[in-house]
Amino acid sequence: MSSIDLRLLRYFIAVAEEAHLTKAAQRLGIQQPPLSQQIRVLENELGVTLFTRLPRGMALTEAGHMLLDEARGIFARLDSAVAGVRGVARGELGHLAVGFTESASLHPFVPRVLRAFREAAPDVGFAVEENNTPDLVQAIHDKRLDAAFIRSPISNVEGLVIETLLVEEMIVALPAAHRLARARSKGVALAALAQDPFILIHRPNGPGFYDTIISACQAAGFCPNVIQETHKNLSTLSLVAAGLGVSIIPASMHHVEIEGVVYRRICGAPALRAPLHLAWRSVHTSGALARLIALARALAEDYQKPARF
Amino acid sequence: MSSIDLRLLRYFIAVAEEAHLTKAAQRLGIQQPPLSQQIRVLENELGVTLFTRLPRGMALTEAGHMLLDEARGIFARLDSAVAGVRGVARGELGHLAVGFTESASLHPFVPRVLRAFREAAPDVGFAVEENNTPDLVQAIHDKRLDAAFIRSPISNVEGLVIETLLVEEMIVALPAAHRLARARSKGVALAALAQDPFILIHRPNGPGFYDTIISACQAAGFCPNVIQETHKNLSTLSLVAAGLGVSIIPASMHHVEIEGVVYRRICGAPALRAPLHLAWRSVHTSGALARLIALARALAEDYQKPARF
DNA sequence: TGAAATCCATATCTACAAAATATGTCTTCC
DNA sequence: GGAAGACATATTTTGTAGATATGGATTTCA
Repeated sequence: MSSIDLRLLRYFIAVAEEAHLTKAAQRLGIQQPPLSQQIRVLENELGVTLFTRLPRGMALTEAGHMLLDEARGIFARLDSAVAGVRGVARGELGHLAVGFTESASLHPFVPRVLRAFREAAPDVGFAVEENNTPDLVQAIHDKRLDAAFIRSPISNVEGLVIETLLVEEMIVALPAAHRLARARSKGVALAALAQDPFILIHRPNGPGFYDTIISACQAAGFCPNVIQETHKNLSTLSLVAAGLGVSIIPASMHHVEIEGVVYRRICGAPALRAPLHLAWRSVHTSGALARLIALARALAEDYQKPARF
Repeated sequence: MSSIDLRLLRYFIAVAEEAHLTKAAQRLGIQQPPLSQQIRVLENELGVTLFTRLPRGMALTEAGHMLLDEARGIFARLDSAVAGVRGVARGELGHLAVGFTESASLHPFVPRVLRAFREAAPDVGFAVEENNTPDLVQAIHDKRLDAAFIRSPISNVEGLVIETLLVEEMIVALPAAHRLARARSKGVALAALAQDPFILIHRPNGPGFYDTIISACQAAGFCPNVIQETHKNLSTLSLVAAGLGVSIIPASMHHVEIEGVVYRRICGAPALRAPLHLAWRSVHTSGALARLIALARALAEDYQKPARF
């Protein structure tokens, strides 16, 4: 590996451009003698005569001309490297892989954050993936993802930060023909559903939802009759629409309007809440990720104020 | 212009590759504390965290990864620049523009030198030009040429070196029907041509030849009857072949066999000699040129020994 | 759980090399 | 022919990279 000092190249460029040692020294802010000496050091290290010393100044040799071009190129590359590294650190460059669950993607907040990030850091390569919470957590751990908007995982995986951005209530999705759907009531008590068949998301796909619903029902004094489990929350709504039973989903999903499905608030079940988390590796090194986290926090704060549904 | 020292980049690469400060310090042949310090200097100058300090070593951040790639590229470029500059200086790279007169190109020595140069420095861009001596001298002066094989110019142009490589005698070219051509004599006296019509090269195209011939004739006691002047030596031979008169040319041109032309040595005219010079700018900076000059000198020395014609 | 080991950070001192100062040498120009 | 201009050389000063010694945090193993 070459041991030419960049300082020597900088000096060389100045002398080459000025074609005059004394002027170059002034431009560099040093005195003429050390510059004279350092140019000789450079020539010795290269084993090449770079200048012909004329009585009127310094003229580049052919080899010197080549070095001038190369040296400028090297500095340009160094500058762009520094700019690039700073850009990556600031989260303006680089790339970011973000995942989210289906229910998160249906929450208006998540696309809003992603859109804001794209606007703030348009030069960051951006990849998204939809998956269920456990798989997303694993993907982050395996460094296939940098971050993900998830629902509650069973456990806080080692080395991951799981930060709660928002908490929303859960609502019940009823077939339009359901007795509680026809009543223009403000909300329904959870206990009123004790006899209804339940359609829930498959526990391995959404353990947070599943466990929250089951334990809320038990708190309300019954064990729900789960007649079917689906892979996605959206699928439960299809089954509700078909009249197979009722489902409990995060409130933000009321934005999904499905023929034959009616949403109702649930009264008296304060534990029936669905948090929206952002997860990432605790030792993360991406400026882009830092930027996403900051954005998500800021937008979450804005989002808290107006009550939904 | 960036002020990142290459030493810092070298240190950075070592630490990044070892992922271990102490090992990197050993590899660099320094102690661990200064390395720790210099890495921090680099991080401060960039304003970027390059490593996450783990209990078990140093792990690159995303920005650090980018810098590693860039730094390697910068060193690669620097190395190739150094190699290129050295190659140019040694005359192994770069380019060279060489000129020669017609008579020089007909001298076996010149193509021999050029061929040897091409073999010695195949990567040097190479351009040749044939022209008369005065124009070649001007072209060198104007830096359109780096060197030229020329005949004697009128004056040593300022700033040019004109080095004599070879000196050859001059011979007379006679029409086959000429009385002196029919005699199988060893040579002819210059005075024997006093009554013949002379064909000479136009003086501005070959002042050395012209003046040498005229003054030799005057020394032999006559003023030649020049009935025609040509632009090139070769043209004079055509006219000789046509029987218009006689011509005096450098001995090496006897290699040109033309129907109807007979060559004879000239006796008793020691001043009738044609030097072959190599000319170049005295302040030259091309390694390729230095190589050509050295080659020409070496080959000229070889060439002197066997007498020609 | 406590001791040893590992690894990086901090503090202080040393030494080398880059830069400043002073002077010399060679051209050129008036 | 003397003065000015330009780079080279000699000597001293100074800034900083590196060495030494130590500290602090974490992990590993007994």
